[in-house]
Amino acid sequence: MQEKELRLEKFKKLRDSLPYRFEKTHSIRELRSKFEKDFEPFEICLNGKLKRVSNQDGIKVGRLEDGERELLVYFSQGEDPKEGESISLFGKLERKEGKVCLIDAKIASCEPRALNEVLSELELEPGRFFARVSARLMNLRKMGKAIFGDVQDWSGRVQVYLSKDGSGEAFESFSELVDIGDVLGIEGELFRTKAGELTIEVKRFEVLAKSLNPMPEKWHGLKDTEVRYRKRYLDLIVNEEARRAVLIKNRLIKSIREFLDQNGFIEVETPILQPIASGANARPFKTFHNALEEELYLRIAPELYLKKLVVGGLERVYELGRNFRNEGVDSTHNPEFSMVEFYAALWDYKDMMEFIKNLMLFVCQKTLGKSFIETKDRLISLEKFEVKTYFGLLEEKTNKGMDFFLNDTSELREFCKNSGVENVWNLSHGKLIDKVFSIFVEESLTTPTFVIDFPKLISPLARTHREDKRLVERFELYILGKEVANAYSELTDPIEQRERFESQRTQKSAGDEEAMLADESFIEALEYGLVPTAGAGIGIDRLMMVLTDEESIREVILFPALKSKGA
RNA sequence: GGGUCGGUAGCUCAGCCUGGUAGAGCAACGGACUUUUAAUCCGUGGGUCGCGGGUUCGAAUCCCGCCCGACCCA
Repeated sequence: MQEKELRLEKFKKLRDSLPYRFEKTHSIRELRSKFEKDFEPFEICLNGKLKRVSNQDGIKVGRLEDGERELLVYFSQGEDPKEGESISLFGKLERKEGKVCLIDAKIASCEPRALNEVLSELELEPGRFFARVSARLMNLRKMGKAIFGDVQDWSGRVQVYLSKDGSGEAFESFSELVDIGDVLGIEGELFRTKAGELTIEVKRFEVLAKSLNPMPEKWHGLKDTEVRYRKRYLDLIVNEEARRAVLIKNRLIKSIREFLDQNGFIEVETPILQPIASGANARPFKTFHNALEEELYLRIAPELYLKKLVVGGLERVYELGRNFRNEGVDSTHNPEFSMVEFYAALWDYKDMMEFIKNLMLFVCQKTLGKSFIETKDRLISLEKFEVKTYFGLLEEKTNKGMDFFLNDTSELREFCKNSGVENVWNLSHGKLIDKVFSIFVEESLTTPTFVIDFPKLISPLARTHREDKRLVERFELYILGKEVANAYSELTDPIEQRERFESQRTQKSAGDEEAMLADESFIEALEYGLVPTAGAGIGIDRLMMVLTDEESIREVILFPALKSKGA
């Protein structure tokens, strides 16, 4: 019989007795932290008898024993320990996956401390502490009249133990009905095994949920990216990294809200279904409202609505939520993505720059617990930001000045063509400049850099620069080559706004499908008077990628858009 | 849109070059085992080789088309 059928048989036996609720007393982390002391790793000399030496990926692993206690030892490269020997070991004592271990151990003649004494300070005696936990069975070691297993909840893992003598009826029903993958409600007593492992001796248990399918493999886990995205629940069960990303994103969103709230910003909600999708350069998703008999669009940005609210007197306002853009799916684009946009009346873009600096540092400290980002090969501090001008950077990389980019389209077009840009004849002036910037500049902006003073051509909602009418007061923040924030002094002049929309319309009719649509109701709002205001948008998924050093946006979105598979 | 790589047991993978009865480890099943922890030991079962076509006496393997995914390019 197939495994699935066998599990189904067990499920049928359990079906009528599956509980509707379970009273747990502790999460696994709470339980562990009660009896396992947190400590900074330290160097130490210990002696004892060496047992059960094995090879794990080229590293020798063994157990050091003194008659009372055992300690897991990871030997330093090149050490050749022999089983059964009495030896002194020098190494670093550290907690690894909850367990105290001696790592990087070398055989040495040193002044040893008593193993028992050292360990009993760090691993407290649970003294048959009573607990009820709910957790999924991840591993099972049946050995006749004793059963060991590992159970896991969101907070961690702990070992469970059943014996014929100690667990009574539970032992039989466990043997008969439980499979790896089942979620159990466990009632039992904590003790330590000979090896020192904190363990629940199961006295009673219930199957809270039966898994009819086996779990992914216990060493290699679930690797297939497609399956990880489609069945994220399995990814979360099996891969620590997936769980970590959930927690980081949670802290990220919370800390952004916290920082904005602290600074007097009011959180609001504006329409996601909009009659005109404007406020960004992108194509929208289209839908239809039956009762209104009207086509609606999913928002591409909340910008125009938020500025209407500033007109309405909300001096500091923000919205954190989903936006939708109808474009290709790749490692940096998901059709729905999270963004926070915030607006502060009376500020200009320089004020906003200061604010975002502080916000970034705050958010980094709150989500990662440190003020820098760690990538594979470097540390990026969020305490230091550079400021460079848009055209300064372009000149640095292309040796072409501002005039080259702003005056003559045909030379620029030629230049783009030679730089490998496709379809140059269909691109507007603004798009051409934008292309050059992304090809030549973006990737080089690894350390936090504010790129300031953008061309007006590609910024239809930003206020004209007070010193150069061809520019706008706008900046983007780049970290690790990724754009994480975009901000400007808002265009407040209704007449100029109408002109800017008009020039977007020209571009649209020239074939730019992403050109921004005019929104008359927005212009009308401006006509009632928008005070000087600075606004900013931060892409939350992009920022997540930066914080977690992920190259794919799908790793920071729980259910990324994938093409649906038939049946 | 273009290029490269991948899809074989529930999971991780080998087999494909050079066509000839579809393999391993884990998981599962049966047995031994009351402190194991990548448990161990003995034994057993398990496949729409992504889908469709073609070549061939014979296709997981070679050819064509399609689907899904990853990466790179634009």
